[in-house]
Amino acid sequence: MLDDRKLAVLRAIVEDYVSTNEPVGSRALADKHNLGVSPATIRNDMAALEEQGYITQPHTSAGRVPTDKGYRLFVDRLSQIKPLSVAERRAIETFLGGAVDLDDVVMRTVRLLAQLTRQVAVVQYPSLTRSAVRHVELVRVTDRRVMLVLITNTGRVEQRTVELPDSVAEDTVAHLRAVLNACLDGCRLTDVPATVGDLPDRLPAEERPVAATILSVLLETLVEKHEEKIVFAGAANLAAVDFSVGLRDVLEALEEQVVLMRLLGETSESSALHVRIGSENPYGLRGTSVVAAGYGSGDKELARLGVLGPTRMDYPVTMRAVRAVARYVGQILAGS
Amino acid sequence: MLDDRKLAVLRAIVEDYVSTNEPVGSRALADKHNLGVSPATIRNDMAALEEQGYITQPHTSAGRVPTDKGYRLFVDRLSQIKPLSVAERRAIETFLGGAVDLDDVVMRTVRLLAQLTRQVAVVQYPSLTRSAVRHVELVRVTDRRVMLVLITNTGRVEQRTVELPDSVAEDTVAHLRAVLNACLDGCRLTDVPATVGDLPDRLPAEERPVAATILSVLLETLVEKHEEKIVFAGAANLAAVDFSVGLRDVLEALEEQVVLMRLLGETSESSALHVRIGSENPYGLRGTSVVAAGYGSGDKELARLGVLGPTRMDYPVTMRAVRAVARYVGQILAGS
DNA sequence: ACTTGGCACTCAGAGACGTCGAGTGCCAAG
DNA sequence: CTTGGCACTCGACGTCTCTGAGTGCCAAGT
Repeated sequence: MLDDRKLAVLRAIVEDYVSTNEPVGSRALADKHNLGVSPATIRNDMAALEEQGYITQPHTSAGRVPTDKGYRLFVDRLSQIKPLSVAERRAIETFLGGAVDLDDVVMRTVRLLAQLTRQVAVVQYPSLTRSAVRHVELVRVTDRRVMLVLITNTGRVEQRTVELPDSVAEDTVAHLRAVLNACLDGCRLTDVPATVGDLPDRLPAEERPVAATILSVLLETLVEKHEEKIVFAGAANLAAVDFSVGLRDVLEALEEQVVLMRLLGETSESSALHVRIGSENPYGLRGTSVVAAGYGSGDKELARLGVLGPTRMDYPVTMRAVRAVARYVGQILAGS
Repeated sequence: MLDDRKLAVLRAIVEDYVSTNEPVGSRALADKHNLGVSPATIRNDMAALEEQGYITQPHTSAGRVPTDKGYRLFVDRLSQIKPLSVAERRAIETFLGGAVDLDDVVMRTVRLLAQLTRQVAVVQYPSLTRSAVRHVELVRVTDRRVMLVLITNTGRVEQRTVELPDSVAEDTVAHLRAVLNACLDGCRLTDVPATVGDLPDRLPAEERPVAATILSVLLETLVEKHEEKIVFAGAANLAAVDFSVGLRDVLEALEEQVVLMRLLGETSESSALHVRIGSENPYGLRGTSVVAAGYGSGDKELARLGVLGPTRMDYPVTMRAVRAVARYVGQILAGS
């Protein structure tokens, strides 16, 4: 049904259209890409490709443009992701290597990705769900106020002020701190509720009300922060392209955490690259593609990152950048 | 030179242009705003206003449009900021009141501001420079690694991992923690370097190397974080207006911390509202105005926030929203 | 059976042209 | 100083034509 030449034609159309942003005709194709056949032959192939829905023409007698289905075929079978050049790899390493804390890592990552791909980059903070407690800190601020700081093994720091029902002594706070750390150290966040469930019962009676209050705030924090934090960068790159869909929609999507989450894709099994093209996306963001990947330290996926751009983006380059950055961020997180 | 009626005409022109986004002619003016004079008279006034540079016409025989100078006069002398309605105040209080930590406060603030003004909102994190130490925490992670957590009285939390030259005992860490907090509690961040300068000398000899390392990281953190963090929201609102200047420039500015800082204005003496119109802005963002204000707890200004939009924005409404939000955030921060 | 050149056809885009009307500036009268 | 009248300007809009890129189809060639 689709012999090799037809595939070659499709590939040529995609590549040409991506670089010129203009419908590509049979004449131009025969000229630039030396396919060894005449325009007329190419026209026949094009007719076949169009019939099967891989390409389409904006109006009669204009060139052809790939459809979402065409891009899909291109991504799946016609493109291969070249490895990064040494220089690029260097750039990534230097830029990300300078990060000092988690915020910094995420910030640098999203900017780097935006710059490499010249598109909008999106990075999700490492999920609390999959990380573990590194340390819990209690700080007595006044006699009825304690600050609770939770540090995870991914470097994330959550912090809350707790209003206490009673005044509390420094000793009590110190004791609670010790107890909490003793039983929570290394505990996965998902297991925290179970682990601390009966904790008040094991404490002296006078500490119980305070402990209960603190614990409830702690659990609350865990629940709240399940809604993941997401940042983006490179919105200016949107202005360069004129989206078929209003870029207003895209900008709106970018500011909606929930939408962004769904665009990055439900956390997938593997950390493989995931490409969603045009209408394959939720929320009917027509004309927009998403290239996403999971990242994490070691083998478990902590969160996702990706790039959002027009369907007519340079997939090989984008995919390679996303994959490289995802891998490297994983290493950084594992190392710190 | 500018009698009352000419001012009234200018005001009418600004208001009309803001609401319609079309050059306004003498006829329309005479109709809608009952100025009690004929179009011809208005034309004369317009000619005078144009001569003095307050308005201009895009092309011969189109209506008039305010110039930057015209908006300036309008803002300074012709508009008055109405107080918020009770409902609006309620909305602000409820929305901001629900914030749980500093990140949350800032995030909610910027979104609220974007929504109230239907423009791009920008909020700077409370400056470390002007805040004070609430608590320093040292956590021994391994025997050669300590985590340093710095909590300020504005609720900001900075955190760093410190690699030690020697292994260190839990007791030493505890001692250092106590000493650090004893001498730094309540200390303004700007005074920290001076305060801890001779601290190693006052310690037992065996603790000095560790203390020196930790202190150097602490000081480093202070320096780094002087570069302030800024967030924005409401970029989608940009798409609604068509900027005279490419909105690409605006988007780019939004992602450049340094540029944003300058746009919000060098931290001003008072917390008063500050309006920069079109060409008054740095970086030649023509067609763009900035309405900014300082906010803080009590009387000292901690940071700035504001709104960025087309010069033809509704200044009274915008100014009132910015002022109200700035005040309210100040209260929130003071209270927590 | 596929490829190729030829040819008629289609249609978006650019330019030329005319019309319309909003808005102006000026002037003379009130 | 204000006002109505009037001639003038010029962008916006619609119509028309022309051009050229690109197509589909067909008959001839390999």
